[in-house]
Amino acid sequence: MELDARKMQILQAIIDDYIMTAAPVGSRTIAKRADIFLSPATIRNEMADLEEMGFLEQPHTSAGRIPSDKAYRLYVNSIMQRAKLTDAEVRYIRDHYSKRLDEVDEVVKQTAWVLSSVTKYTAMVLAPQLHTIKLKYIHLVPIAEDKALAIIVTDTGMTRDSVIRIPRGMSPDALERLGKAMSARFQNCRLDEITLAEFNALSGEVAAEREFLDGMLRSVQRSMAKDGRSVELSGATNILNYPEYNDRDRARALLTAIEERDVLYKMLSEATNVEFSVRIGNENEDESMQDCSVVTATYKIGKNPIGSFGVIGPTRMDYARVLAMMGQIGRSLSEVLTNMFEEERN
Amino acid sequence: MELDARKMQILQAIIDDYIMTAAPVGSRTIAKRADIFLSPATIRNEMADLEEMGFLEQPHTSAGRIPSDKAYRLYVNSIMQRAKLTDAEVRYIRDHYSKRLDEVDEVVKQTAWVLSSVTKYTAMVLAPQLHTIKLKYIHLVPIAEDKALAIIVTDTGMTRDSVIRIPRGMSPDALERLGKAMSARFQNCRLDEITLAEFNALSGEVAAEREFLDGMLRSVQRSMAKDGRSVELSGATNILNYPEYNDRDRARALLTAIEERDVLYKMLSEATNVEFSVRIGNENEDESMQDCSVVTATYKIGKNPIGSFGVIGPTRMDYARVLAMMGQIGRSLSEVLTNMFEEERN
DNA sequence: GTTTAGCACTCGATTACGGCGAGTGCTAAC
DNA sequence: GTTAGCACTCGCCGTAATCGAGTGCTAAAC
Repeated sequence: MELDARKMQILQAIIDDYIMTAAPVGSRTIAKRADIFLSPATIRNEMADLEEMGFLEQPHTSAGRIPSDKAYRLYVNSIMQRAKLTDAEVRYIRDHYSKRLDEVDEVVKQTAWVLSSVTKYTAMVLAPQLHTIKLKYIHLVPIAEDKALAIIVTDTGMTRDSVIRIPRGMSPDALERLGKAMSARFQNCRLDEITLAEFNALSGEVAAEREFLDGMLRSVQRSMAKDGRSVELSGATNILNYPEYNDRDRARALLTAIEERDVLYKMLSEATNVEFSVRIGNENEDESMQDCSVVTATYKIGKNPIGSFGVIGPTRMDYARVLAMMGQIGRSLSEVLTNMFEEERN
Repeated sequence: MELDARKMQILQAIIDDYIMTAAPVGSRTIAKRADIFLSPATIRNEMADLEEMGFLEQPHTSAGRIPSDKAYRLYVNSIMQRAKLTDAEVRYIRDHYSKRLDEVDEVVKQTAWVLSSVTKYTAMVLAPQLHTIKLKYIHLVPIAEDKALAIIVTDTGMTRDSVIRIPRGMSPDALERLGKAMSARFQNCRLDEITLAEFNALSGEVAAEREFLDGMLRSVQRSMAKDGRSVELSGATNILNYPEYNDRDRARALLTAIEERDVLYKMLSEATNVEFSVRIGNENEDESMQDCSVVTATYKIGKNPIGSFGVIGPTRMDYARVLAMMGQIGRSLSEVLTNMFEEERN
């Protein structure tokens, strides 16, 4: 059997309707649409075909049809046309990024909030993966007899610092020399890719302090990696507004999975490579997510994709709108973060 | 009418039973208990009295009785005896604090997790209120031409740092002198109590840089206060396990309030003064919390109460056990944090 | 005076049932 | 290929009947 244009049109109509109402769609409903000039009976025949092809499902005889995961996949890939946000919506999003946000975690929180408030789904934002960023130089500054501050400057112009312990009696000069040597050796390396092996290749004064430097680097890496593991959440309870989660146990299962964050972290960090990703129902690896859809997008600092964000909602998600909104939010978010670090560079 | 010993005993029996089963308690159930030698009819009479006195409520005629908020209050104040944890429970809690936890926020997260896993209620932990801590000294260290690091050392021996911008051309010496002057002036002041007014009283070189110093202090205060506003949550979905939240709208209302965090922050920060606090049902200020109970306790660094934590559960909470557990967790938590900062002092 | 057995009564929960209506699949006519 | 007609299915909803846990009251027993 072939999926001709008419079948497509009918399928689209069914999906559109189901996205709005969450109720099984009958042939009459479709026949009444202004853009469809067929009788209910004809539609019924087509629907039977579509069901046979796996695009529709019937909760029970004598109910209408609902789209299957496969139908949504087709919809996202071929039928759906990119939605355009209204001016008001674009303004709403922009406005929420125009106020003073001067810390990364504020921006992340704000993004989660805007995303959930605008989509009415559950929003999640993976914090910037700063540990994957490239090193420009390390600055070691003594602050007490046995303590120093390691200041990392990245190639995006961002700085991060971390208090470290130094061997007693190490002079400020020695510390500075060590910093310079480290900078020279590891410039343009990704922070998380500097390994112990590379320390062993060092020589001279630097080699002698290998142990100290390694410990220092670990502590810097650890503190940056930890930030990067955090997933900001907003609107988790939004899912309770959708009838598909009227069932207490279903709702609990999903909410619990969301609360754990591990699954979310996994999904978001895997999605940091692809600009947009849509996972529908059973396409999700994690079992607890197999009856909902997850849409993710990435954001950047400068030109580097540095993190991702997404929404979780029922499979009958309004994909076109969500993707449009996430595009807009991604742009705003990238812009704010990029400015933030550009500014820091000066 | 008087609340004699027998009435007390019956009330306690009803509360005990209701805490376990969440079902209205009938006279027969109580009469069958091994420690009560009265017939159902007698119990019924007593129950009618207790209802008249406001300790019991009847969901409808011909159902059993359930304890009122007033009954729980009496129970917590007078009837309940402090529960003793089993060795296994104490060990469980201790074990979860014995592993390496070297950042404040890890300890906070761990506490929330342990508390919810041990009580099966929703747990919340207010991060240490570091901004209320007393200043020992400020160290200003230049790290770039127009940037310096402000390092705050508190009287608990803890350090915190924050990157600040400095006027171009300020010499390292000047910076050091300013740090010294600030330290001398504000030693032993609470960080959050240093106000603009006090700057105006300064003189000499320090006065000239008043604006810069004020800006710096604000930024340090802001960054510390922000940490202190964070409320860590764990087990939010636990409430879905209690039949009182079978109702979808009730569950959503509470979960939404919990997700907002504002209410939780308010409750926890108010509770930072009292070692233990129990708020039952309508004793809670916030409307969304009026059908549940909130138990909080404080934790310390050294001798200073520095934060609080608590659980949210149905009013038929097992108060005795919860209080015992929170006592134990409070001790472990205080110990870990105190060690952490004692160690930092060396 | 207190306690208890007995009993009529209340009321939510559960089950059973019939009608309604949305929707289908099939057949036959166009 | 399309459509009107029709018998049929099945979940939903409202009503009625039944059940049972639990009560309050009365009167007798202690």
